[in-house]
Amino acid sequence: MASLAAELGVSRTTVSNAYNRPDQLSPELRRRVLETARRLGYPGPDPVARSLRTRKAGAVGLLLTENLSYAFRDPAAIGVLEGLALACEDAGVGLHLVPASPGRDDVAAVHRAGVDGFVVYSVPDDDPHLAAVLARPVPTVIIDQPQVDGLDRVGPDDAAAITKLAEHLVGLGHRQVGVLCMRLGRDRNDDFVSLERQRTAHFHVQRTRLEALATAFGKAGVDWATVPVVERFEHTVDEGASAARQLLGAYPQVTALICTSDILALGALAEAERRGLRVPADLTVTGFDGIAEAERLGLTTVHQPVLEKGRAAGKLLLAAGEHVNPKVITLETELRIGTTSAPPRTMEEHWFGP
Amino acid sequence: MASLAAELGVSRTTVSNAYNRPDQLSPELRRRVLETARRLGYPGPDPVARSLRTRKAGAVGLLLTENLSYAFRDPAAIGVLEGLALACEDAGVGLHLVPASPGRDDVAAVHRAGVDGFVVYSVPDDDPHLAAVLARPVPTVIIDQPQVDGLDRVGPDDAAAITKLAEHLVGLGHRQVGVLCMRLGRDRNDDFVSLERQRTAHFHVQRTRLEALATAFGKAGVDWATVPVVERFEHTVDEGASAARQLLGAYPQVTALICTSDILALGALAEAERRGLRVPADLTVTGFDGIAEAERLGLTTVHQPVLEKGRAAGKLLLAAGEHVNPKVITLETELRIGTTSAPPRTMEEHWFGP
DNA sequence: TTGAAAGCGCTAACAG
DNA sequence: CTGTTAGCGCTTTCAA
Repeated sequence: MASLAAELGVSRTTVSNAYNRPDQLSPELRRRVLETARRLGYPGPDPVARSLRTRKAGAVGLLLTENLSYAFRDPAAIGVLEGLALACEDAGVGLHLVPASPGRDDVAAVHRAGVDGFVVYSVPDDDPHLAAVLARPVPTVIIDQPQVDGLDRVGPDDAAAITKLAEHLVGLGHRQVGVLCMRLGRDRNDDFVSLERQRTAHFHVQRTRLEALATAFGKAGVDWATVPVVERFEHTVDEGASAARQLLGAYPQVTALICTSDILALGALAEAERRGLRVPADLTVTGFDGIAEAERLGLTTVHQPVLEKGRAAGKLLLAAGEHVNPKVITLETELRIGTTSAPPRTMEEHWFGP
Repeated sequence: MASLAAELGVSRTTVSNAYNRPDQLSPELRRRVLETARRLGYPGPDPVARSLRTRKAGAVGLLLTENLSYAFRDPAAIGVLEGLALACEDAGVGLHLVPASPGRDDVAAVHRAGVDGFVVYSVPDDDPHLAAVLARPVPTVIIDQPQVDGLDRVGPDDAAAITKLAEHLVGLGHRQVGVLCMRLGRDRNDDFVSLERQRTAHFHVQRTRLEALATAFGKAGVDWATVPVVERFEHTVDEGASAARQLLGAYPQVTALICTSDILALGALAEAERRGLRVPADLTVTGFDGIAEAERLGLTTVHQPVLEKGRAAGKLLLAAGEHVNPKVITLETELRIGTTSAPPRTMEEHWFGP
């Protein structure tokens, strides 16, 4: 840039202005500057140097628990991403996806990210990447989890939402239920879950849902300690199926499988079919999220507006500074009763005969 | 950082080393530095300043033609994104999604992006954002389109791939065909496409496919000038249906609809059903891409490895500098004959009786 | 093992 | 409308 200014016989300010403040320059001079720039192969102001000077990176960072690439396999995550991208687009800022695998504790990528703020999507409360984000002096908005005091957050009222679902099942007559849930901590436990582990789960959303289920079924006289809960580290349809297999293998008397996500529920449905169980006649299956495929299959689930979730988080972050008090946005959820929930076999027989 | 160094009575270099070169420091001193940093609320080296100094941003930019958010609605685009994210993750660099709507000619976001290179995915050859990317002194890899001399590119051999498809249809006996294609330029033309527009399309992939179809059907004695081609700006299932409606409304004698993407083909199938046309008995429909839903429905299509496409582009970019000559990676495609293609009605009658 | 000096490339005041 | 001055916060020789 210096050499450009020299060549033109003007100051560097003028060159800078030619790019950033067209109104501070005669159009003629500006034209000359730009043309000379092209001739000399000057590519325009360096974005990094500009960011350093203006203290604006023009991008927001996104941190998520899963492998970056995995986010593109989960329809709910894609919805969140889309909403967030929408908000960024409206504001003309970039979306910087931070590479952060759950295994690798390499936090450097968080430190290296040149961003004006972070959106953190569904990470455990003890995630080192999260700690690294919070250490940075930029605003942060959390989607779903964890809950951090003093931080903006966007998410559904998980307890209320799943309570409605539980009441639906209780109303149908289910008392012998089983639960399939997503990972409860950073350590892998593809197995049944102790009460202790449920209580101390580092994924707040899962913990809350389990607690709310325990309360709701407790009111119906079910001792939660007797309810089998199976956890899966990977969040895929196949793992959902394997979890269902594990649970039903040990507790064949279960009449309803409550899954904390639609993905897991899809797997449970597949496993039910494999075992020759009719849904909902022999087994009730429920999900959570309301992804498109679940709706297509008529899964009973709790629908949440994932796109809106991402967009709200983006807006909140980009408006940061305008508000002082931390904001919490609670999204509306809706219990969608599909064709995968019905009274348990025994009740059905009780009502309608065998 | 200066104040930290002062407080500690050491130089700034030492503080810097504490973060970046642990081996250049006594562990004891390093511990002291880091602890004092915490106490004073020093958040660690500023990433932007560091980038300025090291000339490394630790991120790659992604430019795509569609609205950022739209990329999350197209399964093929999601696949590319996933592959690219995978490559970035492996290298520990961020993925910076550049906001660039097709309408808005606001190129500033490209200038502002602090990245070490760009991946450009499927943009028209006259896209101003592309020009802005090329003006920047960083390596660039193109996925699919456009073809730019001297630039790395990853994509399928579109001509060869669609020629196989055309030969399949010719072999079945189709001579009266219609084409549904994606946008051919930055201007909106939701209508039939003249030969001139086909020839001068700014989206190289679409142009190539049309040309290859013209050649293949020409060999079979079909005058391409008589073949109706309908274009759609938006790439959605609904638009595919509307395009099919427009084409079949004007050319009901058509026996096969060739769609340049699975998304459009899905719409064509919907429209066929709406009209009471049986597929493939009354109408043959083909796609391109091989997305999951298409496979599920048994669509005859050309499958391409979208994830691999994204990953290859990422690797190529991140290895840039190691090679001098521009590299072109051609991906394998596979014609997948499903249940949506069959001999045309008249031929079928000819062979099997009415 | 540590420190001093020298910028990376740019823009925001402010003065002319 | 244009130029001067002063850093933004950091890392990297090189010398001690």
